[in-house]
Amino acid sequence: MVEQKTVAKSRSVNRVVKSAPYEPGGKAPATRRRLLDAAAFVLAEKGFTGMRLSDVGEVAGVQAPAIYYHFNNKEELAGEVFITGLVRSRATLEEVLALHENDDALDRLAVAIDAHVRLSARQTVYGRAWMHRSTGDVPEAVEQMCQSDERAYARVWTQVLSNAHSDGFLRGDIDLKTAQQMLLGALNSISFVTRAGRALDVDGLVRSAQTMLLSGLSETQRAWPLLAESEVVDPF
Amino acid sequence: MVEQKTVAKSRSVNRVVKSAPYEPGGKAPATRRRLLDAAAFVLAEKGFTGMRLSDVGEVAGVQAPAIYYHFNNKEELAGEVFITGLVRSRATLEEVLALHENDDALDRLAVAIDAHVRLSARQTVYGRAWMHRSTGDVPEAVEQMCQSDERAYARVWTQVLSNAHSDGFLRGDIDLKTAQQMLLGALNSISFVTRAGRALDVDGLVRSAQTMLLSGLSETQRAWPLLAESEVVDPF
Amino acid sequence: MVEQKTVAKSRSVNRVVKSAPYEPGGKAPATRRRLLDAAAFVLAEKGFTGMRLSDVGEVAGVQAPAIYYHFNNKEELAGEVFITGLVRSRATLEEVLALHENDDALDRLAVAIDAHVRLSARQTVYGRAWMHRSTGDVPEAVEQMCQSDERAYARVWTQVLSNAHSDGFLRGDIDLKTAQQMLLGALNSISFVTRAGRALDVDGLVRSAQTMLLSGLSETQRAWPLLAESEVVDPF
Amino acid sequence: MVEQKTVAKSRSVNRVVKSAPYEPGGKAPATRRRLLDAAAFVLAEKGFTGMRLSDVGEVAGVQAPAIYYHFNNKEELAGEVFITGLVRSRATLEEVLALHENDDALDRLAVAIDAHVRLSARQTVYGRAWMHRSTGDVPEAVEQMCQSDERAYARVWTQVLSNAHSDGFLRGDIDLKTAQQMLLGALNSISFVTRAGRALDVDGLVRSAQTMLLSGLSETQRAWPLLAESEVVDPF
DNA sequence: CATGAATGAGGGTTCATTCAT
DNA sequence: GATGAATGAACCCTCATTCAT
Repeated sequence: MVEQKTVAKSRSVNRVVKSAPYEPGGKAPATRRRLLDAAAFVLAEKGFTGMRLSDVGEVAGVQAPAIYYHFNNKEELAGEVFITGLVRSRATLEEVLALHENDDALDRLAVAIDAHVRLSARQTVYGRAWMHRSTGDVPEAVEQMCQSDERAYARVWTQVLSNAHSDGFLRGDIDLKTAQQMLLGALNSISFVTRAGRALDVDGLVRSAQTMLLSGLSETQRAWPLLAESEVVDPF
Repeated sequence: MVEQKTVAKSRSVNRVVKSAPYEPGGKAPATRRRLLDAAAFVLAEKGFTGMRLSDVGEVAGVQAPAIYYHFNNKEELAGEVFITGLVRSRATLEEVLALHENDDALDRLAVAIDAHVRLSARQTVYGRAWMHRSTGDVPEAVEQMCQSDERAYARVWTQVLSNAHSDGFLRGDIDLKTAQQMLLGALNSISFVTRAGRALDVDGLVRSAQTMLLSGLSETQRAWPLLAESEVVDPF
Repeated sequence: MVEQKTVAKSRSVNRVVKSAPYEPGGKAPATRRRLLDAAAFVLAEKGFTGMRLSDVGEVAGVQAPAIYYHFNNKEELAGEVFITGLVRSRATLEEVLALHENDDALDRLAVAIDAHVRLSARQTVYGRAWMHRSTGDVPEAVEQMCQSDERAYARVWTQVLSNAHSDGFLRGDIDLKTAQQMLLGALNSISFVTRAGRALDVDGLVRSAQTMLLSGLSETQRAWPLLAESEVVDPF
Repeated sequence: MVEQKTVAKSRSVNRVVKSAPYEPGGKAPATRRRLLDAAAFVLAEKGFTGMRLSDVGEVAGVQAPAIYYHFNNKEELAGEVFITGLVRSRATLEEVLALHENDDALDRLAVAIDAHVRLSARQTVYGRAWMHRSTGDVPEAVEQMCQSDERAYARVWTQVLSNAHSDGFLRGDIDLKTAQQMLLGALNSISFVTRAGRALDVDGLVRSAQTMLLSGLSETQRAWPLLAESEVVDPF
């Protein structure tokens, strides 16, 4: 009842990267790359369940069954899209952080935010595809494929944040786990501002994000009012 | 009447809430409510495309075709779920804001954040269902159904934010549109912290959210470093 | 494989006319009549498979389930429509023939044609409904219900035709069975000329039918040319 | 490409006949032909609404969904059946008429009747399928698909009839439109005599049809009696 | 490497039919 | 006598997947 529907029997779930037919010179790797890009594109727009292999094929310029030469099934294709996105994001992040290795922990946090926004702004579909992963639209199996990379990616942020925290740069009254979640939630939501595609002021976006998340919306310092549970009525 | 089958018969398109006035004896409204709740539940977990009417039926305790007695089709069902969620959220928000009518604009913003978090924390599936709407998983038709309610909901936040802004409470270097998007992105992402379902410290969550969003993550005040576009390399 | 699909289990197939609840004064008989008319109407437009009980109900001004108080199921309803139409047609025919009892057999044939056309022209939906019966759209069970009435109706024509034949009024080189089929085929097809609904010259129609069928299209008398089987090629 | 699902993708809407030029090796055209034949067969027996794609598949020796490789949907399949039948009938008719180009207009009419009957007698299911089209059982969309071919077919008859008329071969007191309708109605009804499938005397059938329609049922020439409207009572 | 052709499982939707009221 | 509410069987259609070529 209401369970995840597994997609087919997937002959060899764990052989993630079909390595055999990879002899350089063939056009297979190119097609494989095109398929990943196409899948990311469709995934970003429609989510996993909404992604039709025929659409992916169309975008990539091949017929749907051709996908099966490069990937074992839909789940694996989606999984690799997610992983690719995560790996790229992490690489970008780590690279930038490496460049700012000697900055203090707070500047490094600001720089991480900057890098994230800039990457999003470049419309990388992989990022938008990834957003769907968090919606439960993606089957368990795919989620498991990505787990390690997801954690690795999250760890980078956790690291940056906890460094800033232990170096005394962060407010004491904030739960770090929650903060990270909200931080990424806020950053990811930016892609929706971006979406319209009009030429946009990336530097402005970055500044807004940094300011809001690091310095807060308000300059005024005060204790924020807290409601009583009973004040918030859930209207049926 | 007796015409060539058209696409939708629009029996109850606009009967959105209509709660009380059913003469006793009819159990339709009860079932209808159960169906909405069930749909919200499934929608929250699987998204629109992943939602099977049979699942909705099962959760609601009826057979799938019974849904068609209450809604014209899957899209309408989903649409009413979204609308219901939006309407409830807005009502809650407005009620709380009304209670704090005389607070200054900044406190009212804090109070709005508080109310939102509290509502999310109560696990209202309607909220989580709503998150899927932004993923493109939902067909155009449904999106159009919700448009007006969505805008009405957004307007409440826009109002609160712009009041705070015009009263001089917000930092000058923040784009209001972006700020609102990030604010809501951050708030919505909280439901994922919540997800595990363990007993949670709602007051703590609220405080974290308020502090982070209003006062910022850091107590230190400084100009944040800005990367050059070229520093952020997109690794293919 | 490709067999007639019987509609449900039909508790009592042979109890054709539910006789019990017939106490005069109740409004049941009136509704029953309205249902028959409505069914004839829908049947005439959509055929048996295309007829939805909900449509019949709508036309009759009741809900679909109400039908089950008056008829055991869809098949029985349709069957009675057909029978009603047949009985009426036969009655009309016989009445007219009785009025012309003393005419010679050929005039009686002409008169029968006249009566048929006039009835059709009055748009009696029962007649149009009947046309569908011959298309195989109607399940066996219904066909059996009507069989005796159908035969009785056909017999009237057979009688008229064979009288004309044995009285030496008809051409010798015509197969009577085929002639009757074509005669009725031609007459029924008139309802399609009629269909447009514009005011029509019934007397003209009658004359055309009589002349064409009795005197033939052509005044010229000659032996008609006959093709060789091989001349008619079926182009695949 | 990758858009919100629309109602029909119109892959092969206009590829109506296209018989020969498929490079050998593709078995699609063969299957397509089998599907058309199967559909015609089922259509002839059950009508459009009664035709189940599963039945069509079974008759054609494929699974139902395979149909969607060759046709966009049920309507298109039915439409092409109708069109195929019409095109073939017209082709046959025109061919025969071409062979008798130099006969006088009346003989050409006789020959057309002959060809029609002979085609019907060969049981071409396409013809019987076509009869259903006139019953209203067929959705508007399908009717529109066939419209032009239907008119083209009718035009052949109209031509033959009007030629005979203007050459002075037809009786003056007959409405040509009505005559054509009755003529075709009569001819089509022949397929019901044929139906039983027993070995039949096609030449006899042809002669009966020609004689009855051209020379009339009766050899006696007289003015036919006309009823008064009031003589024909519609018995409720 | 890729496609043409087909399959099988399932999902949305319709509709005759039931039954308690 | 008739309706409100629901069911179950089927039907059209979609889509991931296969396999021979």
